[in-house]
Amino acid sequence: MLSALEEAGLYIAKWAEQNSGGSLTDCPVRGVLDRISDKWSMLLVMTLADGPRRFNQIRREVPDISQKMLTQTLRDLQRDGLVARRVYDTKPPSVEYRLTPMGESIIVPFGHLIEWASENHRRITASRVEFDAA
Amino acid sequence: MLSALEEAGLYIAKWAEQNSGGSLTDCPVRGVLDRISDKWSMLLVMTLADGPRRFNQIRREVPDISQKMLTQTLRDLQRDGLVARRVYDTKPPSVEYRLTPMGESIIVPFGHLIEWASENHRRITASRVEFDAA
DNA sequence: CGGGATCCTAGTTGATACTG
DNA sequence: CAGTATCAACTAGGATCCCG
Repeated sequence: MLSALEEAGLYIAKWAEQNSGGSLTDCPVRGVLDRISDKWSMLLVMTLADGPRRFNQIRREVPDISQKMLTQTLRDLQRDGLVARRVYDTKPPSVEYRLTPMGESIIVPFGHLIEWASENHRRITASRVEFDAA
Repeated sequence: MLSALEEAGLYIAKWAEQNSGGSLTDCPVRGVLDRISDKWSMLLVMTLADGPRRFNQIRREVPDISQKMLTQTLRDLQRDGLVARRVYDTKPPSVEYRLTPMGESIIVPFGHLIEWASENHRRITASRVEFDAA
């Protein structure tokens, strides 16, 4: 039972222990995780995982994102070095977004999380129903 | 290069293809992911990964969470079946939170993500600095 | 086509005070 | 100790209009 915990590599907890006094607040990993865990970043990364996409192409594939959040999230991902933006000087202009090598590397942990979610979302839904009954 | 993508198991993308018309909007995995990706859930799960904790014990370990958000996040995690709450009838009363088996199972994908973050947060920070310079 | 700039709302979070 | 309740602040996000 403990093996799963050990295997997980509890970076945050370890970090807290090693930095007595600093506690969890300053953990550098939290900054990364907070960015990743916004509403759209993960979804856009997974969309681009399938290959480069143009702006309005992404909009069509993720219909419920607003243009503002698409622009903003793509820029944030670019800023973090996960996505590369390439402008083709055609008319009308076309802009292509693709994952950088680092962006592609995050697909793996994302994939694990998605796999977990697909395996457990029924259990979670059932648990919610049961909880709300009480 | 494509092997990483395949290995990731692109559940969301596959789901969209299989459900033509519904697109990504209704993907059941997204509901799970949205819940998990709030500000505190992941951090609390990782805190409880180390073993059961009492309410104020968690507060001390995660100093920058407000009592309101701690209560709320713990209740949400309990509702989703990731955390079990056990009340000991002492005085003053003590309440213990521990991960359920499902809660423990999510540590593994979380661990992968944390590992990724710990490996890349320097690169990300550097990328941000470079981006902001322009 | 690929955005930028505004305005505005709704949900999230924190601070504070109180309770069994 | 382990919460609840209330209020205030903040901000993520959407709607709309505009532009090169």
